[in-house]
Amino acid sequence: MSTSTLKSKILIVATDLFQTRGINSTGVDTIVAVAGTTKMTLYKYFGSKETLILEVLKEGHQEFQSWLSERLSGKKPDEKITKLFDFIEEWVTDPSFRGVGFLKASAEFPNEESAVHQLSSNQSRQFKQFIAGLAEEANIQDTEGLALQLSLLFEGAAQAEQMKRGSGAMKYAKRAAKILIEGAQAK
Amino acid sequence: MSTSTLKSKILIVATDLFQTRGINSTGVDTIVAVAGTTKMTLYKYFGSKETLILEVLKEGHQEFQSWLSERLSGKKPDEKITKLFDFIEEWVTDPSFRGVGFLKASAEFPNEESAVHQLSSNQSRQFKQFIAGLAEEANIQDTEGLALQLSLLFEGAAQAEQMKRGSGAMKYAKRAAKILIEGAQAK
DNA sequence: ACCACTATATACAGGTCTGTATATAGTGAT
DNA sequence: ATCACTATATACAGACCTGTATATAGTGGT
Repeated sequence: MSTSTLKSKILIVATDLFQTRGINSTGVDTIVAVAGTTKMTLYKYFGSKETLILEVLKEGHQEFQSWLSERLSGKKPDEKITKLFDFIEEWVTDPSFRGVGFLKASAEFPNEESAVHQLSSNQSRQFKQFIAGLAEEANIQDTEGLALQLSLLFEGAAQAEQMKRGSGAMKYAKRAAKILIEGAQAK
Repeated sequence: MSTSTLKSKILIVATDLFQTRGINSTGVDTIVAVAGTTKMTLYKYFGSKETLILEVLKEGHQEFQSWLSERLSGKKPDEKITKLFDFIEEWVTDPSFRGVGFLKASAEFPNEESAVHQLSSNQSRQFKQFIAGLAEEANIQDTEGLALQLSLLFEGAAQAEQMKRGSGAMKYAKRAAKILIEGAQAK
């Protein structure tokens, strides 16, 4: 097996196991066993479990952001913010959805000095800024305020969906988002 | 030291350590060392670490619900739902606030067969039902929908506050809640 | 064919974890 | 003062964890 597929296989397996069993509850032995390789290989690529966690988080976030950006590109500035939660719902209700990485990671690594916590916190802030950018394009006044509110809805609904799949939480988050966006536009 | 104070001391210490260091990252040795007792005593009272976790969750949730109910009692039916987030903000911004237990617990125990996960999930649902009860008193039509939306805001803001203290997330959640409540009333 | 690289198999060191065993000490009630 | 109960001190078993050491096998490029 070529080097890149083995590394990405470890990343995929780790992503899945971290979400379904928890990060701290998943040992590297389990990861390599499921991925069909050995610890030597894992440590060659990632150096430490912490590095693996960080790369899993980075990849997951990047994939989400890329997917979302691609969906929104081409849309008119006003549409972007209003269609945002439609795409988020699509992402979350996909059967391959495995939860929002940085939410779980920040809960499992609450120590603010932890590199994992810092990355999670940064990703959360980055996503909020992404929403703020969309709000700005739509000529909304209090972009930061609306972005924070929408990110709260997103994180709450993702958490709820993670806690109980098929809860339909995102559907209601979408409606709430619509109301909040319209309120911010009317100002 | 009398029996009840020792047991409650363990509960208090465990609650704090679980929130500040994570549940799985906190060993019983650490808990008894901080509480100033021994493992023998802890296992006499709680039987297992899982039982301790469950009791910590139960106590924390009960305390929160009691505090909230007391604050809301005496208010007029319409006021209850509108003042809800004022009290929640008061609770969350209190320096002794240590996070919402069931959010972190469900993240650390994602396996749905886990007793800890089930209790967390139940507590989340129970809180949502509590909000639905307030909405019903206020003669709101889609009580379940509004309750879900408000609980999403609550959980998202609590998570954000947990991730970064003093973020002011609850302030914006409060404003969003106000808009959503007014929208539901107008229907 | 030879070399450099990558992957495997296996074992282990050193640490931490939960939970228990054993033996001792204090303490309140009758 | 004796008894029952509660708490302590200490040690340990058995499991799991991360990370490394060592020796072997395959594989592509020249």
